[in-house]
Amino acid sequence: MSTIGKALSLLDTLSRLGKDVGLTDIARLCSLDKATARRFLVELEKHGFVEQDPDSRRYRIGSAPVRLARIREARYPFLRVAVPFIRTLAESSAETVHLSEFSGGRLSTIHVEDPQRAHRIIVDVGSILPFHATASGLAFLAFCPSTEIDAALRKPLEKFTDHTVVDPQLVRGLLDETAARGFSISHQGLEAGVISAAAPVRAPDGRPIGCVAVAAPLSRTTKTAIYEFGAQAIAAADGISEKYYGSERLTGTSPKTRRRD
Amino acid sequence: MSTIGKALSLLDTLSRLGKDVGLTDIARLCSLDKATARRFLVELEKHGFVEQDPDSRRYRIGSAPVRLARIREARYPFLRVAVPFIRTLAESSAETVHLSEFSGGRLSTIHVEDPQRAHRIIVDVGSILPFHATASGLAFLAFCPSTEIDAALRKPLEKFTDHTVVDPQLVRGLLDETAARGFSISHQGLEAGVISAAAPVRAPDGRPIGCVAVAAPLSRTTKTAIYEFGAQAIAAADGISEKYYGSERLTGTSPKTRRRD
DNA sequence: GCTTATGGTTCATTATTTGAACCGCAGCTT
DNA sequence: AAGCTGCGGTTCAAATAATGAACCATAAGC
Repeated sequence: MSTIGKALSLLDTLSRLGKDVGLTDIARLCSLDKATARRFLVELEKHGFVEQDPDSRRYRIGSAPVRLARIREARYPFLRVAVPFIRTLAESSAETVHLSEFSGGRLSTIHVEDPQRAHRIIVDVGSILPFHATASGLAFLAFCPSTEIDAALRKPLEKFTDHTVVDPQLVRGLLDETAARGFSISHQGLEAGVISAAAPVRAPDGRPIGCVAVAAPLSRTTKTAIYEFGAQAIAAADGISEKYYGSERLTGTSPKTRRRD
Repeated sequence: MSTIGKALSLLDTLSRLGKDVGLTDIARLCSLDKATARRFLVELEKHGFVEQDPDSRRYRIGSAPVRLARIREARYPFLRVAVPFIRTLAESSAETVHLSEFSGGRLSTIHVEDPQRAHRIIVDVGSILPFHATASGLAFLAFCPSTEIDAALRKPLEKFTDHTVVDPQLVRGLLDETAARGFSISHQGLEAGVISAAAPVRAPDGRPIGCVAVAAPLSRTTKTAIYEFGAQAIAAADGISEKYYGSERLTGTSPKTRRRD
């Protein structure tokens, strides 16, 4: 792997830790030599991507990503566009609705709206959604080119609950259903007692960029209800896509047709 | 320079461009070979830091920084803490107030509040503030260790207006005044017709992390008024610092005394 | 005062980065 | 249509930068 890749992985690892971390720890977590890790950290710090606490000498994510994110969001305000849709859906469904975005080969949660109820599903912003075990993951994969499906299913599939589908062939079955239906259903795939439905937000060329998902306690959710959530997720996802890519991108001649080529 | 540094500089360059940019252009702008630039871009794209438009094949900032920024801001919500102070100050002063943050060796604008008036100063979010020619830069440097002042003044100082102070010795004089007064004044240092006052937001160890600045049209601003703005900027900056570093950091034994060691 | 952590540094060895020249393609000119 | 030009992208020997075992200094624990 390239040096840049290693350094960015370090940054990624650092971002997943809930607290500041010392040199030795981060070197171990990234399987890097202490000297190497240090050189990376110094270099990243020079550019503001990490910062070192002057007292504890531990490292944390710096403020440079905040600047980049502002620029990115100013020009491509995905969240600004998407959040109103998510909020509306959370109100109408009265269940937790979350939005994910594909970035760096993974699907991660970027926004969550909780309904005003005591009993609801908790989803954390920043959490990573496994492709085979979540409604969002399935919805995303189902609309990807088959090469990417193959790549995702080649890796070992973790079994999170008794209900997690880990057989690649069975997952392909779920993907086919999802593609036909337009939304995915995850029946306790990641956590027991939780059912969810998700639909992909797609770029004009058909490629998914993220997902809208509704997550509800299994105990109070009928089959009719989850199909309704799925339909609403599709509406929200399409609404986001239309508003996000809006007028500018429609000038291109990119076909709307591609689904699984 | 290390490979990581070059790649992060490329990212930085990309972020300063107002639009998507092609391979050849970015290689030229970063003084890199085309092949090198491409390898960097591919590597950065793998991790979501840049993305390539599938149609135009041009590159832009990706969504990974957005994820990192969310994590950073969730744990250190500098903007969330600071914005109310900036807003209050903008209202009470009836002038443009902006907040800057030190990151990657530079001071960049991260928030701006405009007053409700027709005639006011415009400051862009994301703009870089030169140390010697802006109130924010002077306020920042004045409270830095002298080694960093030396480093900043060793570089050639650009003359932005007829009033820009570019003699290192004279700049040092301004810094001394600033340190004594607690806030800086920039008299048309960056733009003609603009006067501003700024105060540093400081970490518990005394090190500045950014600045609060009030910018007003010179024509309507008396000496009394600019001193009042300075005092208010100090109050806002201290308020932000106290709220930002609040309870957690006060456990340490870091001295409040350091100013220019 | 010894042991064992930590963060940080050194420098000969090693693996990666580098870039001139290259390809194929699309748009433009003649 | 032939030829030119600029684009994104690729190749491989040469040059350079990354690497990591061993090291130091310091602090905490026993």
